[in-house]
Amino acid sequence: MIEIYSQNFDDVWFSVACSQNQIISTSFSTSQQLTLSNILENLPFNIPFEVFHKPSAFAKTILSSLKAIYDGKNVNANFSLALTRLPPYTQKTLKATAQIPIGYIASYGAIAKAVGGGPRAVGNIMASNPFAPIIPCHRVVKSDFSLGGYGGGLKTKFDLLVKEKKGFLTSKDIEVNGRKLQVFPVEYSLRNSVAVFS
DNA sequence: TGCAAACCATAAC
DNA sequence: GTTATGGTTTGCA
Repeated sequence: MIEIYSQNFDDVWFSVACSQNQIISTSFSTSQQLTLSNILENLPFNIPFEVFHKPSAFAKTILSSLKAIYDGKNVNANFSLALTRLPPYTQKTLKATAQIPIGYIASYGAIAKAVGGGPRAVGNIMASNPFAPIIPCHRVVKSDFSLGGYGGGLKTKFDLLVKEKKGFLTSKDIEVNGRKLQVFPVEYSLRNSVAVFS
């Protein structure tokens, strides 16, 4: 049985689908209906589910972590995510994305080079990330540092990155999948978007 | 800048 | 099997 919970913090809705202390999917949006339909799209079709109005203890910790991440806080969310039902390449790409530290961004192409495959394939996987914002697909941008796209709208992506600003000055390499992945300070990306979104 | 062509894993037929 | 679809990238005018 998959359990679905939904909670509002400061006018933003956060939802989670979980089963036996494993997270199947998470989502957030200003509309509760939207988060729920996002979640439902990611459910395995052959398992029954139920939507609950009172969060379980487990759900409470997840939902408040989602809110903390949304607020730009550095949460070490070591929840167990149900990745195995996803295609192997998708798993690999999501895991790589999860390693981008807060305050930094990486490009679709750079991730593609680290995990193998091409930039557009990576973009497609970001677009269908079942674990937003736990897996920080908002930290993935175009190679010219412009924002790229975002399921919840570009303004949301911009706001998230603003909240994650750490004042880092230079790029650095992190190790992903045994290969190097270059990440850049979020500021690189915000510079050119500020005029549009603020 | 702007456009065309290459790119590549998935999902949908 | 095959085709269509992008949250892309690169090169070239």
